[in-house]
Amino acid sequence: MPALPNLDAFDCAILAILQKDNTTPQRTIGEAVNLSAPAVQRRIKRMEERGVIRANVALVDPAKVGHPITIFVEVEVESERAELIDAAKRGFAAVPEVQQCYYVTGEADFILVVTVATMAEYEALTRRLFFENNNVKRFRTFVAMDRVKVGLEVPVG
Amino acid sequence: MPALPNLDAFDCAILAILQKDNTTPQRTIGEAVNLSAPAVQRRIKRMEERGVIRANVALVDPAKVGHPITIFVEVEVESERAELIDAAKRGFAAVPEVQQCYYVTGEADFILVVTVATMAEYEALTRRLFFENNNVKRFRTFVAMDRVKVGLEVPVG
DNA sequence: ATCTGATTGCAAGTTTGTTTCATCTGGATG
DNA sequence: CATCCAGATGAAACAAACTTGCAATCAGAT
Repeated sequence: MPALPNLDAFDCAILAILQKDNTTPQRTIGEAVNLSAPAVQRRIKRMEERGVIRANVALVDPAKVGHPITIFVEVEVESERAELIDAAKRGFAAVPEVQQCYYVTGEADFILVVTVATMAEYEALTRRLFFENNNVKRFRTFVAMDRVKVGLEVPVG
Repeated sequence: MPALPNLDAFDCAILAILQKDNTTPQRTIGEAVNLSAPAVQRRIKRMEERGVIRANVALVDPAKVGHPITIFVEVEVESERAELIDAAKRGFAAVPEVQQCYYVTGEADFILVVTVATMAEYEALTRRLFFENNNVKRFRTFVAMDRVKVGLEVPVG
């Protein structure tokens, strides 16, 4: 559905900046890309309307708010009936500790990224999400020892 | 190093808002949490200084900027010598298409999240990152069919 | 050549962010 | 028990940023 809202070099340059720091004043962005502040503002607004910019958010360090553990989970399901897959999607997405959930091809069906305070909390989560779910055949856990690179930045330009 | 910078209920409430939308005016946040705008502003500043807030960024839709494909990669290395692991971390982190990279325990050593425009581009990436790297024993690819939930939000409070 | 639509920069107007300052609170001290 | 002190707060003034209106510009189509 979303044909590429053709972005020119200005838009890309603006996006590159906003993906690093969206508190950068429009005047500063303007100087960086050779455009006036209002021009920058209108382009940003347009990209927000078109959904190019999905959200503006603060990134929080999980460890600093009591969630020092990041875990990857590969989930394999019993049945891939659309009905059941959709239910699984909704179920996973509804859990706050699940910060990312992807439906994937390959040797697994879902990949989750989970943040928890303790392994006990994770253990409790697995019980709720996997063991009590009849459609989950098995799951594999990967505990992150080092968050080498964490972000949602997309290369542009 | 960073003991928990003890955050009170105000801080948590503010964080919850900023993680959803950091363009929310401080006055509005103040009304939501029953605090004046300057109080909110000081708390935000303090959390930024303490690293609780790691960054303020715009989230862009990868598909809208020509990166419709998201891929997970499990990488297994030959040797876990610290020297080689660090080199691998630096190597992966330096690639713009690698938006996330974690060093993990379990049946793999690294998990990468990659965004690309085409499978051809991914194929080229695998050549550069894996086949030409002697320390990569093997890797497994999972292509995302549905980005069910994507974010870096951490539950607070 | 002219028209049209889109984009721009400037300047004015408005909202938001920031600083100042006096006050208040809770805890430690004499 | 009074005092002091450190930290946090709200009201108001202030500064900075965002937003809008408008005339000028440019490219492509007629």
